[in-house]
Amino acid sequence: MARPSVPVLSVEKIAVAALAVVDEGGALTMPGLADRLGVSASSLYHHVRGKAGVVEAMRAQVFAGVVPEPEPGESWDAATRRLVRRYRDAFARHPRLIPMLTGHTVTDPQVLAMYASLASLLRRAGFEGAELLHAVTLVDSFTIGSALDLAAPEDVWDASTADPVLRAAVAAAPSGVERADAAFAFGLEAVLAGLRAVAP
Amino acid sequence: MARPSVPVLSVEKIAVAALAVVDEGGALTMPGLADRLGVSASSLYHHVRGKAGVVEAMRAQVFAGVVPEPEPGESWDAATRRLVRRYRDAFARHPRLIPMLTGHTVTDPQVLAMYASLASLLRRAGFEGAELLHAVTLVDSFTIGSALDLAAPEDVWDASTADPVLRAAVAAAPSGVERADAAFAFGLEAVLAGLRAVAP
DNA sequence: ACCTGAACACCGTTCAAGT
DNA sequence: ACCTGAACACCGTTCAAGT
Repeated sequence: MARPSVPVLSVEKIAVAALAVVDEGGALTMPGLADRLGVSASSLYHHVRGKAGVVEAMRAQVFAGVVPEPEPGESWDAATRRLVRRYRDAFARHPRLIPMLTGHTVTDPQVLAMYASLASLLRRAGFEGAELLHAVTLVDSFTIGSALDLAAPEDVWDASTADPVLRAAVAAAPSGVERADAAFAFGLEAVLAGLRAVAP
Repeated sequence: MARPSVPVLSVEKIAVAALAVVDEGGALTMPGLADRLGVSASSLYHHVRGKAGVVEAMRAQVFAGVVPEPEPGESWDAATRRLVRRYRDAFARHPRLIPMLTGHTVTDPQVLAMYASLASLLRRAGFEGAELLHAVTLVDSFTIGSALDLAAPEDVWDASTADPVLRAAVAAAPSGVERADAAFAFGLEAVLAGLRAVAP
């Protein structure tokens, strides 16, 4: 075939196909991805910087449009709650992707915009200077940690039932995605309460 | 050589060598690991279940003895602070390992013991049932998120200086490990304050 | 510019063979 | 039980060749 008159591939098409592979639980490989796109593996390298580039493209795809529109008159904590929920929901749509994102550095403009948006909100809470950066980091750490919790199989809690206290807690809570959702809701309120408490 | 009179390898030796490879920033491969141990790659499979087993062994090695001795008369939040610091410090000694641990499920008894210990402490804070499990999850999510923050290169914050609010915050804060340490200290106090605030 | 096919170095894992 | 060496299937990446 050689060069087609209209390109068969694009970064976005690659990202979408890669997400499909990951969501289906398969291993992400360049030959496998190329197969799904009906293309030769070497073709991918004309659009993306190797496998790391594919991961980057998936991240961009997932976080496109995550930063919510500001709602006038909304308090900083209500706006933060909305932002963090959006951020975490974007992760939640692709649980198997999450561990793949923890390796590489973030350069995606959407994610950087989210940090900036978060910083503006937390400044309204009274934080400034280094503390403002730390507050942003706290929210980010919590969100990424929660996303990983969502991605982790439930076996963790099944296995830990050796301890009676923990076993009782596990028995009282829902399981699976429901449990992760409830834990996230609980954690988010606690983090917001904590920020309120330590704010200058 | 064939079978030596006294075994050359052990799970612990493999874990220690693997940690050395990872700490030096090299790629962890079975042939590379075998080379460092002066052994053939296939030998590793007599002690460890493939590469995933090597990662498991590293996790066990890193978290051996993390759970601190209880100090009588210590408040729940002081004890939690001490436990979480230990947990995070164990991560901090091997920053490059952290992203490798986020994929697989935890079965390491040391880590499960830590969850149990955390559950007992948080019950003293007044949490029970599902909320107790959620509180444990919050602390865990925060700690793992903070560990990943430690592992991430500083370029994240360098790149995000496009936003003026964030740029000012980055300029005011220390950088590198110092910044991650300060952010962790700040975040931990906020999380503890949050737990105090939402406790029944 | 963009796709192909061949090629390369390398990886994870298995297994019969040896003591 | 434990180490070896050979072997296998597979992977990421490069590159000259084609339009």
